[in-house]
Amino acid sequence: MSNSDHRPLTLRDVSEASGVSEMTVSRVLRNRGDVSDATRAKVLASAKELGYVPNKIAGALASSRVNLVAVIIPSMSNMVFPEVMTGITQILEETDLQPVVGLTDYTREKEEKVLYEMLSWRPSGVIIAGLEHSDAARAMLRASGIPVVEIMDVDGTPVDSVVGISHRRAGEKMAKAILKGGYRKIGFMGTTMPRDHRARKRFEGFTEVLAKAGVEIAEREFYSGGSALVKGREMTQALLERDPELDFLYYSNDMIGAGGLLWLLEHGYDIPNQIGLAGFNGLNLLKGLPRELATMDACRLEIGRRAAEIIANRVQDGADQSPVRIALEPMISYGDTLRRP
Amino acid sequence: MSNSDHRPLTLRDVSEASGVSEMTVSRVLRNRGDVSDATRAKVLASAKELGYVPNKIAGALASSRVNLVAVIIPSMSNMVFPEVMTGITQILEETDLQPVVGLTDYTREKEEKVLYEMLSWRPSGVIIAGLEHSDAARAMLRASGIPVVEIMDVDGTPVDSVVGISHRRAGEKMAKAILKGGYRKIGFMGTTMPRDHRARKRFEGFTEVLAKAGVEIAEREFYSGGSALVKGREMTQALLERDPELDFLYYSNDMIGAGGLLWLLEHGYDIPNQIGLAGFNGLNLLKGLPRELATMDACRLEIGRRAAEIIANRVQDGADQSPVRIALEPMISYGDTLRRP
DNA sequence: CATTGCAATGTTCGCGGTAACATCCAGATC
DNA sequence: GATCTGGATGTTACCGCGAACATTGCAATG
Repeated sequence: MSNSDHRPLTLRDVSEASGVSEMTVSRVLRNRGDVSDATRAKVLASAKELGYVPNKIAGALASSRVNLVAVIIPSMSNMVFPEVMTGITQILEETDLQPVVGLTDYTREKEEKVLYEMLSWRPSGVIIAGLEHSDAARAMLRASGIPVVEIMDVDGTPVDSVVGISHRRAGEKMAKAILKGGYRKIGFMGTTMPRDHRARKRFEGFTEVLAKAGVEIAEREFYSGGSALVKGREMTQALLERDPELDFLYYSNDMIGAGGLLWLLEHGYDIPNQIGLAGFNGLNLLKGLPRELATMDACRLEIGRRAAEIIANRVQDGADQSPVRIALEPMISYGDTLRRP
Repeated sequence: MSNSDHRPLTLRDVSEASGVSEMTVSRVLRNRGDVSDATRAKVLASAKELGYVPNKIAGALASSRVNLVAVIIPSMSNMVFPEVMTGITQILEETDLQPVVGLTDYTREKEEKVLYEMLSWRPSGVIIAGLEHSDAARAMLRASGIPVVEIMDVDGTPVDSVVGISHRRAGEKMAKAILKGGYRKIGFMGTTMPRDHRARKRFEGFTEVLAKAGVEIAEREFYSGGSALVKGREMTQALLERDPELDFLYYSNDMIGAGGLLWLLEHGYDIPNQIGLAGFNGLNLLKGLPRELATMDACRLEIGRRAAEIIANRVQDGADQSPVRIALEPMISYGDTLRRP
C-alpha cells in the first residue's frame, strides 16, 4: 500500500506488479484500446494497491495533448469573476478539459507574465478577460496556435474569438433609462480606473448619451481599496454634501451602490422619487437588502459558459477553427431604486 | 515574429536561429550556468523574435521539478476561500512556486477526483482544506511523498502538517461570550451541513458550553442554496414567529447574520438589548452595514500565509521535513450586536 | 490441418527538455 | 614553452509515457 522507499512510482512498477507490459498498463489506465477484462482487473488492482497516480507530465509530453484550459482574469475577489468561472466550470466538467486560473491584478505586466507562464504548460486553449493586452501578449496568443477566447467585453478587436457584452452600450442603456425616469442632476461614483477598461467604456457610453440630452454629470467621486460598502456610504455623503440637489446616483458597481443605498435610507431619503440610484453587475449576493438596487446584469455566467463551449468545440479534431463573436445583451433591472418610464 | 507554418517551436528552433547548442539556449532561458553576455544577448534576441515560450512539460519531465502547489478547497464563492488564496498567493509570489486551485464542492468524491488529477501533475506540495478525507485520498497524500498542509481546522489528525483554528473552540468561545452577555434563550441558524465539518464542530463546541451552563438551544433553522442575505431574513422571521422570546441569534456565517440583522432593524428590534446576534467569519465585505455584526475572525489570510510558508520552506533542498502544527486563535469581535460582559 | 482474422499484448522510438559529464580554449603561472 | 585553470560551450543519456507498428495466440474457416 505504501511506497516507503520513496522512489516515485511509474508505469513500470505497476507493470511489474501485475505481470504485463507497461503499454498494457497504460491502456488500462486510459481506457483505450482492447484489453481483456481479466488483465484490466489485475492491473487496476495492482495500481490501486501501489497507490499509483499516472504522471501527466510524461503523458502530455508523449502525446502532445494537454487537457488544460488557461483562464486569465484580473481578480477573484470581486464576485464577478467567480461567477464567470462557475460558467466555465459547468461546461468544461462535461468534457475532459480542466480550467487553470491565472490572476493579473488588473496590470498588463502581470498579465503578460501569467500568460507566458500558462502557455509554457501548453494548454489546449486560453480564455482571457478583456481586449486590451500588451503587444507581446497578443503576439504570444497568436503564436500559440491554440484557440483563444477573449471575454467580458466586445468593444474592440479580438485576437481570435470573443464573448461578452458591450460596456459602452451598457452605459448608454443605463443613461437612457435614467433620463426616461426623469432624473436630471446626476452624480457618478466609481473606482479610480486606470486599467479597468470596461468601467471606462461604460462611463463613456453613459456620459455620451447624457450629453446628447444636454445633461452633464454634476458631481463625481472615485475610490480605490477598502470596504466597498463603507466607501459607498462615504462617497454618497460627500457627493450630497457638495450638491444636495442631486436626483440620481450612478455607481460603477453594486457593492458601493449598496453602501450608498443604506446611507440614503438611514438619512430618510425618499427613493426612488427624491433620489434614484443604480449600480452595475447584478450581484445576487445582494438580494435581500432593504430595497432592491437597480442594476444591470453583465451576463457573467453566460459569458463563462459560451467561452468554454467555444474552446470545447474547437479542441475536437476536425473542428471548425473560425473565430466566433458573441455579443450578449446586458439587461437592466429597475429594482426599487429607479423610477420606471 | 510569427510562427506561420505552425510547427510548435522548440529549443532547437532557437538554437538554430542563434547558432548555439540547445543546451546553451536552455541555460540562457533558465539563467543557469555560465554563459557569456554576448551569447546570452544573441539567444534572448532570437527567442524573442521567434516568440518562443519554453515547454515546461518537457522541462519538468527532464528535471523532475514542478513549480506547482496544489490548493484544494471546497468552493470559491463564499468569500472565505478567496481570502485564504490571497494569503497563499502573497507568500508564493516571493518564490517561484505557483498555486493551482482545485474545487471539491464539499464532496468527498470530488475531492478524491480533484486530488488525483492534481497529483498527476506531480506538484511540489499540496494545501488542502479540512482534515476529513476519504481513505483513498489520505493514502494518495501520503504516497505522494510531497509536503502536505491541511488547513482551516486543527481538530483532528493531520496527514502531515496542519494550520488552522479550532472550530470547536471557536464555538465554545462564542457560547461563553453570549452567556456572559446575559443571554439565555438562544436560536441557531446555519446551513444544512452534511459535509461542512467545521460548521459542525463549531456547533458542537457551542452547544456543549451552553449545556454546561444549563442552557439549551431553543430554536434552530437550516438552509441551503439561495441568496444568503434573503435566507437570513427568512429564517430569522421564522424563528421569531415560532418563539418571540428568543434573546439571541447565532448564525453560522456572517452573510445570513447580515440578513437577520437587516430584518431585525426593519422590525424595530432593540439590538443588542432586546436581542443580540452574532455570525462567524469576519467578512470585511460586510463592514458598512447599519450595525456592525458580532463575529469571529477565522484568521483566513493568516492561515493561507502560514500554509504557503510551510510548503515554501519544505521545498528547499535539505530542509527540515518534520510536520508542523499551527493552531491560530480565533478572535471574537463584539461589534454592535453582542452585549459586552 | 494449414490459413486467415482479429483481439490481446508487446516493442521501438521519440516527445522537448535537463543533468551530468566531456571538451575546448584563452589567459595565468612557473 | 609546457602546464594548469576555469569559464564557455557541446554531447550523451535519460525523464515517463503514448503513438505506431509488430507480434502472438487462438477460434473460425474451408
